[in-house]
Amino acid sequence: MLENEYYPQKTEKKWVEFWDKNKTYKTYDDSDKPKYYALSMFPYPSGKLHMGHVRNYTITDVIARFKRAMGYNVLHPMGWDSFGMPAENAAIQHGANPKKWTLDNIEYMKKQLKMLGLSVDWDREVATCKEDYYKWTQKLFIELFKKGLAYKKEAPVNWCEKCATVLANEQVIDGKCWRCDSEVTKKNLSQWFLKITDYAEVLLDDLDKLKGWGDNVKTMQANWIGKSYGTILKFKVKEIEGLEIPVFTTRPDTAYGITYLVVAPEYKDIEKLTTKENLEAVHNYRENAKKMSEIERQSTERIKTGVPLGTHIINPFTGRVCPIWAADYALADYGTGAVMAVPAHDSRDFDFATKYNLPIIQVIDGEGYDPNKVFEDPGVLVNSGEFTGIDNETAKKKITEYAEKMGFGHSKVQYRLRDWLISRQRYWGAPIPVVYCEKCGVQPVREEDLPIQLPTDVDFSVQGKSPITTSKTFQNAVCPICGAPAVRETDTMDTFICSSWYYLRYADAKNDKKPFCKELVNKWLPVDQYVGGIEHAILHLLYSRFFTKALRDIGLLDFDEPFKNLLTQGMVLKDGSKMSKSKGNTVDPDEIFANYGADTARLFIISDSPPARDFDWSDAGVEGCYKYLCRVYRLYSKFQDKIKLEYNLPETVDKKAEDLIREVHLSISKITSDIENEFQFNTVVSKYRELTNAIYDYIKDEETINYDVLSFALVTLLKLISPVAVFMSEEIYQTLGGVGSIHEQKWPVADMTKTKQNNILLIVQVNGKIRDKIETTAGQTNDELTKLAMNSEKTKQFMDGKTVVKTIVVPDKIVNIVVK
RNA sequence: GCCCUGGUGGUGAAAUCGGUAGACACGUUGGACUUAAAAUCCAAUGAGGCUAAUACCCUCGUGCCGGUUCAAGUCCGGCCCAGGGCACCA
Repeated sequence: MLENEYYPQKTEKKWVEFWDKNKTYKTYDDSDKPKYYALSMFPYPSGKLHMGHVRNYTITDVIARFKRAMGYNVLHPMGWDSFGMPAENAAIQHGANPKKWTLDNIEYMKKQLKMLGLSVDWDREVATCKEDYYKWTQKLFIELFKKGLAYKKEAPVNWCEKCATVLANEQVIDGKCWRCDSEVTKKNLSQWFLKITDYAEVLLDDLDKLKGWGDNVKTMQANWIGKSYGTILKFKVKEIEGLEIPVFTTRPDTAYGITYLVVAPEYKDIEKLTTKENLEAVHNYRENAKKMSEIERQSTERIKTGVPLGTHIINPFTGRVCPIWAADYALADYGTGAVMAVPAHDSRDFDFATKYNLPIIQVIDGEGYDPNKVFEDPGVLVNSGEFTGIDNETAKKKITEYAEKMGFGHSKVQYRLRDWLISRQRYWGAPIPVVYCEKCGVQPVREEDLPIQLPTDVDFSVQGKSPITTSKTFQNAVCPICGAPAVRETDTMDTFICSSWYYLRYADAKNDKKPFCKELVNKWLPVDQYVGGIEHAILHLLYSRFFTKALRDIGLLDFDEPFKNLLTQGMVLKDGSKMSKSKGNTVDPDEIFANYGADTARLFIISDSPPARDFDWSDAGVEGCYKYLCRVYRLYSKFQDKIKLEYNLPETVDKKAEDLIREVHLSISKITSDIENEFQFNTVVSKYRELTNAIYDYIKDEETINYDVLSFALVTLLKLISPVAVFMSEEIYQTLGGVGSIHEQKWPVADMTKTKQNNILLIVQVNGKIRDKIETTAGQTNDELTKLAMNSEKTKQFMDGKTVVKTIVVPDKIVNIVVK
């Protein structure tokens, strides 16, 4: 029996157990149905769910349930991005064991996710920190290493003092650490990199294939990859025979205006290029640049500084001798680390030349040219020898061609993207599976020795080095080639490596022979719908695309993009700003579950705003959704003895039954298309409410209710609402005597022949302005409708004394009379 | 500076192809039920004008200016504002 009022607290837990016991959401690999892979970005097990999680997983879950009802074999898995700093910080601060801390959090959050009512196949759960997962992360690293895509080199790298580790470029946001927000400095270290730059071109080109991704994300990735077309020009050094400095420029058309050359302070040949008199000054400048934080160094506000090296280059176009300077506005790791300076046509060079009194030579002329200002607009070449008079776009090509012919240059495509620095001097990550042998050099460990397990005899309180290095045994290894004693690598991998392939593991989560079997990943992938936060627009999404392409080239899979459709959901706000602990405006999902039930939370979080937009949480909104669910529940409670799951719609029905039947079919149609069209759940919820209102209208006069018609409406509503109100719909379905689960039922199909209206409201316009609305029968001819409009008294007064020029008719909708 | 996304009532937002702007809610106001409250149900709710009237009717109204069209929230051109991304990338 359904009770008089709805008490989610009493029922929800029961259904979690019911679905667990019956394996309602288990996914089988062998099925005749078409596959559908719905995936949420997996959470970091921080301890408790927040509303951002609730929104993310609810959206994906509703999609998964809808697709299941539509007849798809749906893969909807969940896991844990469970390596990373917070576990280690807990160890440092409270002496916790990172593993236990993490696994406890997972246990708690898993319970919460079940309470949220997710239709996840938990048999495929993965946790990146578990040995049965990171064993395969290590294996994939070795594959990349063998393919030449993982390498070690010494380079200036981003260093976060607070986290005591290096960071990838993508993890430095505005010169600060992405995790702890403290300032990042450069350090020269020997580190492991993945050669993502080998894939720059294809990562950029394939963005075009991703029709199901938003332009915002694609643009962010394109900007990050940063392709630019330019020219390499090589300059002979006057003082040193045989030494050349190549530069990269996107403005070869300004080559006649070069007045000096700049190398980055870290430039490899800088000492060779410095005369004895200048050595000390250059050395000091260089040391100073090293100490500077990235924020300071990259600030465009800062007044540019530099020191002359004392040597010169010869401009091959003009023969002009130009001094070489070291200045930190040149970046060591972009292009060649050296730039040609054309102060007349580059604002940075202009600032620098003005400060140090270097000559400024105009070589482009155009509208608005002012000798006292920099001129960066297009124009026509002047002072440029045989190229004078040519427009600058053409000149770019001609000058490059000339340089190529003369042997001192060539065109070049340059990317902004840098290789991915993956070493971390931290404990809680997957150890990089290599050893260093004095004789054989860097060697990956043998596959049968995987996983290289994290040591447990470590001291987390050490400072300035990784806790792993305090293990007494970890570093002692044997060379896999010669068997001699070797030293084990103590760095762990960036956790973004672990999350770059987890979506593949779900396809074959239990495999203990390899990361995944090719057949199964090819079957399930690519992910049909990926849902997650915009904050991963570059980091995780770019890395994952790279991984997929690299693994395809290694031969482990056969597709080249992992995520076919991407939905970046908006943030959950409260009182207009992002929920955060520091602002104290968070809402605890547990409390909402306890007070209103998970169905209320699910319904509320998908209503009001479309998924991609930010969503403002309000207590009144929650209350409103709870009341709506109660209103729905009361319908079933009131008529529970009359509702038939198997009903027979009568051949002929009265007008009000006909209206209700029409509304049901319209609702099915609208809800289905709104879900299919970009998951517009907010309008789906509106339609639930409209249908509910229509049913309430129908039952007003109890005498005239046809219970087959009512059953049709109520059973259909139950199915339509079941992906959202997962608990309540199951409770009602089971009470009505349903077999199996409501969540195994087919999605209703709209009969569009039943949605036709007999009566329409004809809008009559004069010169485009509405003058009358006439109720009339549908399906009349244009002439009939025009006549009707012309005869309207209201319309006539607006046509008085004027001639009708023409009339436009939109059948069953509008007649517009144009008068003069 | 470059790029992306958005701008509609008091609020969240709807509006297939250009065809009734404001669906559905929240909030507010009034009413019914009740000893009372809660819950529930009903009604009104863009702005301004006309009016005895909350009736009828009229005017205006989707960031701003202009254009195309019988008709523009929707299409075109030019701006403004907000949010986000990138940025000493040569």
